[in-house]
Amino acid sequence: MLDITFIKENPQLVIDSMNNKGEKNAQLVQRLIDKDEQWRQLVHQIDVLRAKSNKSAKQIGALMAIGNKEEAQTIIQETSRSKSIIKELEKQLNIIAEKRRSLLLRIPNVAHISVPIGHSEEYNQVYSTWGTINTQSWLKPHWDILEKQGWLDFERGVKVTGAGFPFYLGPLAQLQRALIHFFIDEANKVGYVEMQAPYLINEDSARGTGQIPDKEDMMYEIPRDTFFAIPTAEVPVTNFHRGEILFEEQLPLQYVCHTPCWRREAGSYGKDVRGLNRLHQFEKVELVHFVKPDESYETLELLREHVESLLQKLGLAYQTLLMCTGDMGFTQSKKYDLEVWSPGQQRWLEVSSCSNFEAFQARRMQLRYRKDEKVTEMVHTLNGSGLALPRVLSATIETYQTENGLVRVPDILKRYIDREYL
RNA sequence: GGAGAGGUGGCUGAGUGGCUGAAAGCGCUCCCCUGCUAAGGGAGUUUAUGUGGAAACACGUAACGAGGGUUCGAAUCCCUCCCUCUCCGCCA
Repeated sequence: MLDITFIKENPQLVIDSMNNKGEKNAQLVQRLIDKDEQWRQLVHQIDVLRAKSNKSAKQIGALMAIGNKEEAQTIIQETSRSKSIIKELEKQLNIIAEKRRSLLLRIPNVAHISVPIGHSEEYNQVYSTWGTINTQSWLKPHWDILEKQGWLDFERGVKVTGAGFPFYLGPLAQLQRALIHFFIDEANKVGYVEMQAPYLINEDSARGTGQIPDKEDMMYEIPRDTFFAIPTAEVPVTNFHRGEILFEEQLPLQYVCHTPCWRREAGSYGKDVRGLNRLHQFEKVELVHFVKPDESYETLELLREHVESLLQKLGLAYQTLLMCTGDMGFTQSKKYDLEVWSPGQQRWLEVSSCSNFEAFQARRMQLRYRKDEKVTEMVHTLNGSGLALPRVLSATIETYQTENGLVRVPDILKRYIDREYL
């Protein structure tokens, strides 16, 4: 959610930004401004009436106290009339306030000046690449290796739950656990606070990070208790501070949190869903920052560098993309995607996206810090995956496979898996 | 899940229909006094939002777990829900 005052002062900037993001409803801006004007007028009208009736109520109290019942009665009669007017206006106000808010929620975040403008992925810029892109033809996709070894069981997953809920077995399960451990250890080293969070969230939290309204279809729902299964740790971790006013000295705050993630992923198919490419349940280590506004872009670079360092230490080739306006989503002001090279599939796989939301999330969930005695200000939030496990697993398996069908243990993981081969 | 007791400002804690956006204490900020330290005195100290103002600020409105209701008037009465504590049940 953007600041209404900012929108009113910079309507054209917001409209341009919407166009750049490929949002077609740029006329929303004017509708919002109009609705806000209506809302303001009505609020004022009601406030004046309420002030009047508050005054009368006080008078009545005073008259009753001295026993002057007749005069009190007269005033009561007068007030009851304006009371019904207030009730009527309040009804209108509710409707208008709701409209205003829903319009406001439909305005996307403004892209940062450094973000390339463009409508589709070909405008994304390759920010950096690292490692050797292995294109040898004998390299197998991970599903061949895993199937042969019996380390990944989709069929029983279907039996027990459904498609997209595989079982990980033996060395693969061990590798995943090692990677999670490694990611958290690395985050701890650079000052992230380790956190374990709820896997179910309530509606207020889903609203806080913007899963509802609109994107509830991505989440699994537990209707009896009105919970949702988290689609990412971003939701509980960011909502951790929802509605708070933080002290300036508390900032910056940074958390690392490993959770499973559940996504309904309706409508996906084909090569995208082979093997570990896309699942309904997967593990992820998430990094979340709460910072002062003037630090958020610097923090975004630190976050990106940290996530890149994970891939480097694992020896996985990757590229970092600076996402263009049209490819970066509603809530972000700047976003990097990290894609790891999958030698067996000969393609890039997204394993992380690191985003700055500026105050967009914070404003929606009223997360502020005290700037000085009088002034509070919205904090800036950022997050990035560090990292999403399934595709890192497949890239690791494919990168470290040998020609005789074995998989070597990456050196960095030998402190968790003390042997040469999986 | 059952029974009981509760949910008030940064904290403790008053407040059962009007003079309470909220006593008192603690904490914190600023000022005064005091040759260190200690002690003392004074002022200030929730949030959101509207109007006016360049601003400082002024004046309103709303909020005492959340949402409804009764009333001219609700922290206070009624209803629903949420949460906390104690006991029981169940359980890792």
